Formats: sequence, C-alpha cells, structure tokens
Amino acid sequence: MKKKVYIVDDHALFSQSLSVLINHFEEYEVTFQGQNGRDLIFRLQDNTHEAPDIILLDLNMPVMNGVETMDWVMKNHPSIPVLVLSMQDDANLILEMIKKGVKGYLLKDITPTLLKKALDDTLNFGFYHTEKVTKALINSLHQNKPHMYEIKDKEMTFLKLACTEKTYKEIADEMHMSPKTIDGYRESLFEKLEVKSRVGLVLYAIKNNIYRL
Amino acid sequence: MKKKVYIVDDHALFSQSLSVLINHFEEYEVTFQGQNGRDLIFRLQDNTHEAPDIILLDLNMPVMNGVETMDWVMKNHPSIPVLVLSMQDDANLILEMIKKGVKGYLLKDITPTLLKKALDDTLNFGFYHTEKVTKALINSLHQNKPHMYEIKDKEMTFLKLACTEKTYKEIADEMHMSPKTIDGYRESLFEKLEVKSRVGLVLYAIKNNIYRL
DNA sequence: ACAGGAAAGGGGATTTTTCCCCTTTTTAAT
DNA sequence: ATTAAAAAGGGGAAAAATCCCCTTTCCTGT
Repeated sequence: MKKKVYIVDDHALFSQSLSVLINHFEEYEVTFQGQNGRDLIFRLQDNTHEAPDIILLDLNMPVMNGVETMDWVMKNHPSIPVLVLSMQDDANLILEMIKKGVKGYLLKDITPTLLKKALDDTLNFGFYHTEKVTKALINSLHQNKPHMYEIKDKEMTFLKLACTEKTYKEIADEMHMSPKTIDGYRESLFEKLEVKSRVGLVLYAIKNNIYRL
Repeated sequence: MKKKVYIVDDHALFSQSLSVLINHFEEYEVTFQGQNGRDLIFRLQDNTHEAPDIILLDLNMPVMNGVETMDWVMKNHPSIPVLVLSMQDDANLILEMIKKGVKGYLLKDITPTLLKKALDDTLNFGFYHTEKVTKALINSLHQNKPHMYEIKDKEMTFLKLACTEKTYKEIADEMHMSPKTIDGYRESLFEKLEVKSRVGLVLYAIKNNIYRL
C-alpha cells in the first residue's frame, strides 16, 4: 500500500509538478492537492476520503497561510505528520513552526532525493531535519534569547498599516485611537522585533508574511 | 525529435519537479536546469550542447536575476524564445519583460495543461499570452502613462540602501555623497516611482526585486 | 471590593524625513 | 570652445517619526 501524501501550495504548477515527482517514488502517491489551508481543512473534514500519511505544507499562501493551517491540523489531526515546504529561510520562522509541531522544515531548493529521504525519515522516525534546521535550533538554545514576544492583535493591525504610505496620524484615525496609543504600539513592536525604524517594521512584516505584497 | 527545454529557476525542487512534468509531455524534454542566469549563460556559451528550442525563466533568483538574464539572452541568442515563469503578478514587471522580448509571461499558478499550451503556442506562433497579460498590455496603452523613466545607477544604489534601517545621513556617508544629493535621489525616485514616503520606496524595491529579503 | 498590571493616552523634546526653491559643478553635444 | 542639460549640493522650514517619562482607564483575579 502506497503512502498517501497531501500537498498544500498555492502555486498550482509547483504542486502539480511535485505530485508527478512524488508519484514516481514507488512508495508514495499524492492523493490531494490544495491551494491553501482552507482547501486542506475541507478535505480532512470530509471523511469519505482516507486521511493522508503525511502533509506537505507551503507557508506563504494568500488565503489561509501555513502557520494558521498548522495550528488547525495540530488541533484536529495531531497524528498526521506535517512537513513544511517553504522558500523562507528564516531561523525564527523555522523555530516557530517546529514549536507548532511540524516534523520537518524543507526549503524549496532541496533535491528530490532529499525530499524522498525527508518523507521516509518522517514516517520511519517521526521527523526529518536538515543540518541547517538543527543548527538553528542549537543556536536558539545557545543564545538563550527569551524573545518570547507575542504580537498583540492591535499591534498586528498597526504593523500591517505601517506597511503602507499612511502616516501614523492617519493610521490612528483608521484604527480609531489616539496617535499616542499608536506610538505605544510602535515602541512596543520596535522592542519585540528588535528594529529601530519603520523600515524595520516593514521588512519584518514582509519577511514573516504578515504583510503580503 | 523532441523539443529541448531549458529551465532556469533557483528552487531546485521546483525545477526538478517541473522537469519531470515536462518530460511527460510527449513532444518535450528538459535538457538543462540552471539555478540562475549565470548557469544559463555558461551552458549557452558552451557549444558542445545543442541550443534549446525554448527557455523557461524564473525572475526572482539570487545570483543573476531574470531581468538581467533576459537582457543577455536577447543580445546573444535572440532567436531562442524565452517564457517567463514567475510568481510576481505585477503589471509593470510584465510590461518590462515583454518589452525586453519575452514570448510569454506565465504565473506559477497555471495548470500543466496551460503550460503545455504555452510551450506549443510559443513554438508554433511565436508567443503565448494569457488574457491577464493581454489585458495589462491594453491597459498600459490606454492610460498612455509615460511613466517609465529609468532609474539611474546612483538612485538604484540609494534605493537599495533605503531598504535598510540606515538614516539618509548614514546612507550619504556610505555613498560618499552629501546628504543633500541623497535627498535629490530620494525626491527623484518619489516622482518616478509615484510614491510619497520611504515606505513606498521599500515596497517598490521589494516588489520589483531590487531589494531581496 | 480592590490591588496590580496591562492598555490607552499625554507632554514635550530631538531626530529624521519630506518639501521647495536655489547655486555650483560636471558632462555631453554641437 | 560654447552651451545646455544633468548631476551634485545647499538653505531653510514644515511634517513625521522617534524617544522618554508620566497619568488615566480598564481588566482581571482573589
């Protein structure tokens, strides 16, 4: 019996190509391709379909992104292993996803051979991590950065608006708050995200897919 | 005789998957995969290899990006048709690439069937354009925006530095110029790019791959 | 009911950004 | 060589962003 793989990625050409590739692996077959987290949820909730043995999840999706999707999967189908397949090579993001319980974090520039190994290892041993990821993990422990920050809802709203050409005053109006409060969110985010200018906020937001171009 | 396809994309998993997919099309075979423009140039310059019938080119590559690569191909191998395969759905970028002579601009969310049609059409009729692209073209003619002034070298350097947390004063130091000159570049770019704040510059630079995260 | 903490908001100063209008220097074409 | 345009640089001011320290308001747990 072949192992069933679900692919969730908004780039149809990629996921279809990847399907073909994976179907060439003797032991695997792709039984579902979704464009975003919502597609995956509908599929998993519809139990006329057999659950997959593993999920390959992209992070950067327009509708329901990988982070949110992962939360849902862990809550509702914690036994299905998830491998992230992303273009973003960001240590913090990797750590965040691993904390959320993904079984591996693969960059889209890996070779098919490694992808195969990642699938095999995940099913056999429960996880697959590249050296890079391992290194990132060790690093994070080393520099015991307690950067256990949490971006609040309002701060998140502000952060998104900061990625526009609006002035803080205009943002304050839009959020129906005092410019001083907005300034507080800014200050707070500067500290949490370790940046020192609005440009830093924008870069953070884009890198972490909080603001989509 | 199968048509030879070259794929240039920095995401190995994508290009390898895509290869497998394309090799499934009866009339095509992928005879080369490069990670960036430089790889492609080396390959094309080495004439022990037969030239391809068509090139699939990604835009967003770290080493030598699609825009530069396209310039080189048009200059040195103008007869080889190039199809852009990008994730960036940006009207101005599409126009720029078409001006440079690409035979089609495909988004990575197309279906394999459409990709096949794009390859066929390009070889048979010389080009393949989706409705979206056609519409963008017509639009651009319609609103005869004389917009596309060119960004000068110094301005480009400044633009990249503006995407950091440096102040303009610091940027001036780094570029060994007066802050007033830097201010001139800023002003000039604001007008050319139709933005009105530094955030606008950053967004433009990222959207157009001038600054890479 | 109330203490403690977080969220909201303020005062005020400094720095940076943005804008407008102007002069000098460099470059390129005739 | 002459000249016109482009590039570099300047003065000065208003607007926006940044910073620091403080008060009020709103929750929340006991």
